[in-house]
Amino acid sequence: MPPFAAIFGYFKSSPKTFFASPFVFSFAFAKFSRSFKGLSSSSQSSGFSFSSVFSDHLKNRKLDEARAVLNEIPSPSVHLFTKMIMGYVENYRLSDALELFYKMPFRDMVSWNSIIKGCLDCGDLEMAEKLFDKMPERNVISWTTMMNGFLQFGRVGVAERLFSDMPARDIAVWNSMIYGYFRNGRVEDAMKLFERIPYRNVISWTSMISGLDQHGMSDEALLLFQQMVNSGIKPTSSYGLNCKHEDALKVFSDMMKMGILPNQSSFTSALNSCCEMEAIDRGKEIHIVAIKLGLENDVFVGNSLTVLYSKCGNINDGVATFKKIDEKNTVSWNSIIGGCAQHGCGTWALTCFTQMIRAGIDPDEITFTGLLSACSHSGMLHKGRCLFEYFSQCKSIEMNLEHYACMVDILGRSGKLEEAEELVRNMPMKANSMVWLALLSACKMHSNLELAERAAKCVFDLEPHCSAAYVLLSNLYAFSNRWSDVARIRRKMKQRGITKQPGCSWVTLKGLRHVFHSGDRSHPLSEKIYQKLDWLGEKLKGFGYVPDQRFALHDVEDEQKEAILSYHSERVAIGFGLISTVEGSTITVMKNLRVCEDCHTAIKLLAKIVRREIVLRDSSRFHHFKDGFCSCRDYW
DNA sequence: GTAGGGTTAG
Repeated sequence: MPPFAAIFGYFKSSPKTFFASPFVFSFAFAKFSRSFKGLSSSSQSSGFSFSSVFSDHLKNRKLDEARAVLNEIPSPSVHLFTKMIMGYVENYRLSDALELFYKMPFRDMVSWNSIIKGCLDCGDLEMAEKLFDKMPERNVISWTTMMNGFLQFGRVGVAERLFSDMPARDIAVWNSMIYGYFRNGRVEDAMKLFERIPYRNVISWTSMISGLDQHGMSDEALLLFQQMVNSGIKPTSSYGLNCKHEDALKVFSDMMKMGILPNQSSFTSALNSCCEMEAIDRGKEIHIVAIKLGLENDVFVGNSLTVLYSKCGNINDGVATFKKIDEKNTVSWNSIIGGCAQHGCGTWALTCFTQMIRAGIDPDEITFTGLLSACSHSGMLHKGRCLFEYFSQCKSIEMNLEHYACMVDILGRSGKLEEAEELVRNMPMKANSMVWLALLSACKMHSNLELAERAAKCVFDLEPHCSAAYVLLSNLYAFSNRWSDVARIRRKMKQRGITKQPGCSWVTLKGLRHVFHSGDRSHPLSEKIYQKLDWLGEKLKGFGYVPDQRFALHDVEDEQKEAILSYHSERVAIGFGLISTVEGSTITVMKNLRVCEDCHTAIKLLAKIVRREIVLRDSSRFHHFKDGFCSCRDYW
């Protein structure tokens, strides 16, 4: 996990609370076409029939009416009885379901399975167990249903017994057990079972990947995802991310072509897709449609727009769209506070918070995370301490690990390393690797090798494969010219199969993402890009810029180090931006890792030389470079 | 009868 996951965690979790996913589209469409098909076939075949009226009642949740029709049918089939039972269960009328189950003249395997599942869905494990024992015959579905019941109620041991006792096991049983292990926090057991599974389908993989991810093992999850793709299994729709978003946008434009007016939910979904793809141009087009339809002030649409603009680097438009929201809710305020935080507009974030309180909107955990990250990025130590104190006493807000990680970050960045360590050691919950990593990165910032070694040890105890910790530590050794220690760490990484995440930067132009690595010459415009970079390199020297060799972090000769530095991925991306956009316009670059200090210095001057604003989002925050200065005031 | 039952994700 990156050191500043706290901040990204905020952005990741907040859209979930108000964005409709593309899934909503497909779901809605499927539902629409299903019900349409159902109606036409029944009316065509018989004009009127008991069973179609019965089904309609069930669909409309008119249970008593459905039951009255069922009572009128001369000798209803088992499947109609079962359908009625399911209807009761879905509406939590378990006693009615049981009454009908006992009353029906003949019960088959499906009806038994359905009533057992019904008991479980209604929370009656005991009754489910009783019926399971009583049923005359069981198939693999009966066993799975019962096993899932135990897993759902945390009775892992009983579930395991059922798993081993059942006479036959199909893939769904294995999948259920794996998922059940994860649900009960038994990660190791899930992993072991996954190894034993006779064959794996997409559900097995998805259960494993999401299970690992939910238990903070995102690196392992990613590795497994690669394995899945390698083994020839195609990911289903949270995995082929860009395709999914492209699909969602296509549905949106198809709807418009068909003359169906998008509503607030289609807007949020489409805007969310633009946001994920960083496709600001397409987002703007959708924004215009929203204005035309008078939906710009709607709280859902407005929230999405706020997040879209601030995440794509344009905080001013983020603020502008936020202001237009008629009835701002907690999510709206959280979005703008988080946006300001990421752009280093700490004072704005705090002002927003004051206004939020004045407007009578209750802050929540996410508000607090946003505020703390705002303080961290703007170096507001005192404000951060006050807020932390304030929220610690706020009964409606539960302090979580992210809050602690942010506070450690605030203290650490300000050089209060001992206080930060004390906070970690006295936390009411056990610190996770994110918290220790925040401390470690502060140590790197202030070159405190001793504490860094302690913090790194704690990270490794919790997360032995954390590449970020290895990299931070080895960079710190490199800074101190302790090359033998650097080599030791690198050897360890190699032995343990841990690889450093390669740095890359990208520019999105006309919906196309151009990705660059350090020294990358694969882009068709490479020759022009490097000409530009070399030209800029000369100009930089004229401004008295001297490359800071410490940031090359390779044990090589100085001249070579300089070459490596001048071609860091962000600079190649900027070079591309310069030659392919209109003079004077803003260039927006995204980078997966933190920008190094040397590049930061160079880009400030570059912006002055080319008279352009350069917006760079690194893994920590947004930097706005203009006229020789950066919005972060060299504090990030 | 393509009808009523168990597994993941969003």
